[in-house]
Order: sequence, then structure tokens, then C-alpha cells
Amino acid sequence: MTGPATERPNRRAQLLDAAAELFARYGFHGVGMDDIGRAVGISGPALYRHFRGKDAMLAEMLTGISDRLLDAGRSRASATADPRLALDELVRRHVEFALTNPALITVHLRDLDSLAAEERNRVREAQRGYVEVWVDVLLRTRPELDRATARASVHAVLGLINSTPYSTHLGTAAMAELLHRMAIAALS
Amino acid sequence: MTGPATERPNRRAQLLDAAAELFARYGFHGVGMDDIGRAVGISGPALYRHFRGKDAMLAEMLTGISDRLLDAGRSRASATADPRLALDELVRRHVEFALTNPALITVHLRDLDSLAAEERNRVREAQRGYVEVWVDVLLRTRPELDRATARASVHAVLGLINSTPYSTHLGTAAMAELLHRMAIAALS
DNA sequence: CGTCGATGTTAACGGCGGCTAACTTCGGCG
DNA sequence: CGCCGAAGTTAGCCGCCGTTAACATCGACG
Repeated sequence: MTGPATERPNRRAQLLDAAAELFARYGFHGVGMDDIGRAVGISGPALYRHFRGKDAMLAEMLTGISDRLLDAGRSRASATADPRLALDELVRRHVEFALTNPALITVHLRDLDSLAAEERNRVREAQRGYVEVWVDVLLRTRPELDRATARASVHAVLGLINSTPYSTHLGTAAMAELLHRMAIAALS
Repeated sequence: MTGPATERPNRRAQLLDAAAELFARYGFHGVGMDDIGRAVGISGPALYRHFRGKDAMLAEMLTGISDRLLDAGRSRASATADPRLALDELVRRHVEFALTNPALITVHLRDLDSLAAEERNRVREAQRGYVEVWVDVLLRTRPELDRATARASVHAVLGLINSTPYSTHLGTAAMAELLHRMAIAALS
């Protein structure tokens, strides 16, 4: 009975969403396969029809978002000539992403180390690339900075924006505006 | 043999330090009691001579630092009349703390939810109080802000400072200076 | 209409890890 | 010098959880 084949394309995406929510709330090791199944109305081992295992779910989740962020960042940065506008655009995009996907942000910060070495390095590589995009743009607006300082600044600003999940009692629009202003101020 | 009674006062503190380091690197659920023991040269169940259990270690660790931060914040804030100086002092103190104890910061951000409800609420209460100290000071330097916005700003700045653990390739002095400048800029 | 693949189900295994039990060692102290 | 408590040790239990096995259901399609 429980098999409505109405969910056309990616059941996988739905499962990953549910898993992300649980991982965010209880941590990767604090969530069982049964929990994930229960969250979508199926129970336990059915998940193995869609993923090789629990680790694979985390891996797909994290590589997915880091690759996506990297791609988006690259295209935005290269599409805008004025470095100040490009930086503005990077901030805007990242703020929007963080406010839209707090669970993914949380899991990304918290459970990256639960990944197997290979996948973890893959994610770290994408992260590094994303940061370098920011650094390049930042250096064009403030050529007096050395690269190490620029990199540290970018990390700090991403930390500022990513701290979002723990405090969104302000309405997304106002919060986005606030974070944007603070990020730009911190980078000036 | 392995019992040098030379470690006079608090073995507990030493054990908590080791545990914090491991929790920071692998996450609370990713570390076993045997691992913690091995890190200080004893093995496994010996830890139960000092703590009621693994949860108790995490609880003592987190309540310790949050109470300590709250106390330090309160005394600093009330000891300085000029709000701008008080804010400066809060930032300076917190930056120093974050750079000195990256492991504690990491565990605090990551594993708070692994605590039993009672202890968790205790920690959250201290956190809330600490943020309110910041908010009060900030509101005195920028009376045009409403309290909710001030609170969100404080959370964001704490996120900026706490992002430290993931990127200290700059030397603590330079890093402290940089974070301080960025934090103050973001709050202005 | 019968078969097949996709998607579930429940039962059960096996390892890992937190914790307890029973026993040792040793420094301090009356 | 003999006792006692603090601090360790190893052996082992037990429950949780990721994973596998064996079986069910159903829509699609020749």
C-alpha cells in the first residue's frame, strides 16, 4: 500500500532533505537510519534502495552543496567587471543561500569530519576554491592586503554569515539586509 | 606502576583538556572513552574514577566555559563606563578567548545538542545572558537600534569571531588585530 | 495476463562502545 | 607496620545501530 509512485523524479532529493534536517538538529552520529526513514514515512532499511549507506548520504549531501556554491560563486564573480559590485553580489548570494538552507550550512560546518578521507578532501577542495574566488575579488577591491590576510578576512565573513542558523528571529528580508551590511562593513 | 601521584591538583582539568581536543576533532559521538583515556596515557574505564560518565564530561566542559565567559563579560562590561570602550573590551576579550581555546569553541558550537535537556538549558541560559551583556552595551553605543536587531548583530559578530578555529594561519597577534577591527567595523 | 524491476516490509546478525565488576598498586597516615 | 582510599587494570555484559537477507506489492509493458 505505502507505495505511491506519484513522486516522479528524485525521491533521493526528498530523502536527502529529510536527512539534512535531522543531521542539523542531532548531528550525523546522533541520527539513525530508522530516524531518517521515519521522517519520510518509510522505515529503516528501505533507504538502502536509494543510497549505498549512511555515509553515502552525507557524502552526496556535502559534495552537492559545496560544488553548487563553487559553481555559483565562479559564474557570479566572472560575470561582473567592477570588483566592488562582484563582492556585493557574492555576499548577497551567500546570504541568500545561508538563510534559505540553514540545515545544510549546519551540517556542513559540523559533520564534515565524519566523511571518509576521499570524499572529505573532495569537499575541502571545493570549499578552498570557493574561498579563493572571494579572495581574488577582495584583493581587487583592496590591493594593499596580502593574500593571507585576505583569506583570513574571507573566512571570518563567511563565519559571520553562516552563524545565521542559530538566530533567525528577525524575518528573512531584514536579516538579509543586516547581514549584507555587516559583511560589507567588515570587509572594508 | 603507571601511577605518578605527581599531578597534584586537578587531574580532572587535564582529562577535560584532552577530551575537548578529541571532541573538537572528531565530534562527541565520534570519540570513545578508550580514545580519551589513551590520550592521557591511561586506558578506558579509569575515567570513571573522575567523572560519572561521558555525558558528564561534556556537561562539565560546556557549563564551565559558558559560565566563565558570562562572568568575565559581566565584570568587564560593568567596570567600564564609556560604552564604546566597553564594547571594545568585550571584543578584545572574546577574540583572545577564541584564539586561545579553539577546541572549546568548536565543541561548544558543535556538540551542545548532545547534552541532556537539563544541562543543555543551563548552558543556553548562560549563553543568552552573555549575549544580553553584549546587547546592552551595543544599544548604548547605537541607541537607534531596536533590541532584536542588536541581538542579531551580536550573534553575527560572535559567529565571525568564533569562526577562528578553522583558519589560524596568520599568527595570533595579527589574527587578533584583524578580527578585532572586523568585529568593530561590523558593529558600526 | 504474466513477468520484472522498483520500492517497501520485517527479522536478524554483528560489531562497537559505554559502563560495571572484580582485582591490583601505592602513597599517606595513625 | 598495617590499613585505607585514590587511581588504575583487564574481562565482560548489554544495548544500539548500520547493514544484510528474505519476502511482499504494484505499476509498466510486451
